[in-house]
Amino acid sequence: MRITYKGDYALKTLLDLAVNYGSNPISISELAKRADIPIKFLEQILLELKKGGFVESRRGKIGGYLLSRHPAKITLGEVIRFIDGPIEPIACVRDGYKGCSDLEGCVFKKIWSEISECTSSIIGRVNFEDLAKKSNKPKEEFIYQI
Amino acid sequence: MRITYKGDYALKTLLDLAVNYGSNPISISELAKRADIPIKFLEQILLELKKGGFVESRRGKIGGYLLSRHPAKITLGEVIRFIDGPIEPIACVRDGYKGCSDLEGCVFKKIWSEISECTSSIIGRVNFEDLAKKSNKPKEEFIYQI
DNA sequence: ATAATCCCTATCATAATTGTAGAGTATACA
DNA sequence: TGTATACTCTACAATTATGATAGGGATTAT
Repeated sequence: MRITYKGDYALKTLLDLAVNYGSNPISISELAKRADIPIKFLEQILLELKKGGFVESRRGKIGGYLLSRHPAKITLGEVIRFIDGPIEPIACVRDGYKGCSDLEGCVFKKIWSEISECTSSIIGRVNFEDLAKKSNKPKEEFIYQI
Repeated sequence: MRITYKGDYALKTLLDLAVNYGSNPISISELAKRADIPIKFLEQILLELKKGGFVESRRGKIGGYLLSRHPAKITLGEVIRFIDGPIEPIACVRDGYKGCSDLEGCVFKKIWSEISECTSSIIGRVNFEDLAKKSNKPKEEFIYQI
């Protein structure tokens, strides 16, 4: 598994939205500023996260983004797989792979599977409620709004 | 961690050499044919493995490659790190990383570390003697030689 | 109306990956 | 001593992934 900048940005943004879950939508520019992410890049990432059902948006003035589900219902694993693709270290251990003639006897495949399962277990049991609670990021007070 | 074709080829080639440890050198063309690897690509990989101290070579007629150490002394992890680079899923958990302002409080960093340790432990405890014993690949008989 | 916001597509620079190509050097052996 | 068969080394090329940047268009609170 490799976490790209895109994945890293997505996770940090979702964490921000999780910490502020239940409040007003947060704008892209605000999210970008707080996590030091290029704004136009984050724009694309958020559109993708929206398609993936992780966030929803409000348009127009005072628009922005919010989580589309309770933080406890979003696991780290879901997001990573959606943004950065399969977590398996090599294609031969991914579902539906047909490209190898020795899938049975290969001594490496068992090891790649073991790594995949271990990784999957770690990122599968962590959700964004856990992360938000552990995070030191303060919940925003919206002192500039309304 | 991502295993590239280069890494995959390196591992398969070292396994062949481990299975045939103690025998005559095996030529690049023979190794390439047996593992279905593009010969000129494998040529480069073997030069790299040689620089890394994993294999040594014999030039000239009846030349080829052999392991430079006993298979039990070569771990999967060493080879993967040498050929495909760091196993950590993201740069911030690699040794000497300075690029993040929140290395202490980051809730993701702990997870990346956990995954790294788990992966490292799996690939660190497997060596090429184990792999050769478990492999179904027959030791070559050298019926064409001498 | 208008300002602030999200929506959408195109484009681009850089690096990594996965090779190919070709000329050179060393060695065994007839 | 010539030659076939190896390894050595460097350059380069095609493709894809990554990490952005750019510029309109659509929507909404006020």
